[in-house]
Amino acid sequence: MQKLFHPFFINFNLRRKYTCKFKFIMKNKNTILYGISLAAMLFLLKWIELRFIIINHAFEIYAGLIALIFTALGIWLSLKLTKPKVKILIVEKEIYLEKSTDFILNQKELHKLNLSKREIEVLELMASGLSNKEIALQLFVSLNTVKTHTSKLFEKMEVKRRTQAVEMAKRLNIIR
Amino acid sequence: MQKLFHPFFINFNLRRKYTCKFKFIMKNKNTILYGISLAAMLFLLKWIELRFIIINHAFEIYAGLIALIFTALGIWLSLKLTKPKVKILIVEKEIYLEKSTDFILNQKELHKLNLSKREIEVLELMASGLSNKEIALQLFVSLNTVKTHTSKLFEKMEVKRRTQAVEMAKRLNIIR
DNA sequence: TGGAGGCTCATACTTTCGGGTGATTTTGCT
DNA sequence: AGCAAAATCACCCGAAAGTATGAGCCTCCA
Repeated sequence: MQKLFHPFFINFNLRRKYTCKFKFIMKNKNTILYGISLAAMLFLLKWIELRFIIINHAFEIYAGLIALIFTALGIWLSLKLTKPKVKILIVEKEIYLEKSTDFILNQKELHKLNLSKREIEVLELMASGLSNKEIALQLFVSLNTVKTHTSKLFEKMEVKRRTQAVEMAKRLNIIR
Repeated sequence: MQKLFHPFFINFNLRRKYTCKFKFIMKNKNTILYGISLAAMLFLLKWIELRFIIINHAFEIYAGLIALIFTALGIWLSLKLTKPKVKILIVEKEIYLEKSTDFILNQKELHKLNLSKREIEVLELMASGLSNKEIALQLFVSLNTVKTHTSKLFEKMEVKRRTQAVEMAKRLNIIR
């Protein structure tokens, strides 16, 4: 099962639907703000000019001040207008593969035991936890036949019980 | 076998190793540029002032010009100075589990089954192929006790036979 | 302190398993 | 064709496994 998360957090500059006039103001918000700021600055400067003695290099000072302030305004504006940073997204995908994929049959041990085809079949079904009766049904043979197979199987594998046989078979990589 | 993908793409702002003096210039590049721009602007304005008739609202015009230009400069500066956008980082961790080599006990499944200590002990011995009598001898309890344990075990695991219990336990990584 | 759950054990019963023996049919190989 | 091994099936018996029920003892926890 694969879970793919795609939480792509993109800030769309969603523009609400206002009335026509208000929408216009919203649209030109920055321009208006800018104009107001400029007017305020000029007013301030005029006011200062009236208050104090105009020294020789007053213009350069004003120019510098304006430059400074509007540079700051520019920086602030661009920071505001810039799209927010994209967030970091970490997706951890864990895939558990079963042992069955890389099962290597131990041919040598299997050959050593000298098991017949049918016996191996029985062994596999036995290992999956089926009873003799269930195995018989699965293989379309009688219960007695399965018993015979298991008996010979145990004899060849030199074990006494099906659980031992399964344990041994799994340990020797004879069955998956 | 474990495959770990780590496509970690991070943009390091690698700074080349220059000579000391040049390094200083590089470091204060923006400041220097800013200063030069300001000086140039003032020079330009003085030059314009000398050339043309100073009209009544000349100052306001100059101020506006300066404000405009330096706002633009501010925006440009902030765009330049802003850190590059963080890239999306996706880590895909694929874990291949193999039973035989590195056994990792599946605590979650084990907890789900709600088996008692003794029941787990019995399950382990059962998986190694021992009969109930042998388990009883190993654990120094009576055969009947082992039978009780196995019964409850099968009930909790929702299986009918010891072979099924062992198969399930091995599949769920509850026992090695 | 009282109940819940775990561990122990017992008895009685049913089902499944495993061993033993024997027999018939099929299959593969020389 | 004939032999050996494999596969099939049957019957019996005892052992082991599993079910059901009840009960005593202990520990932990609300």
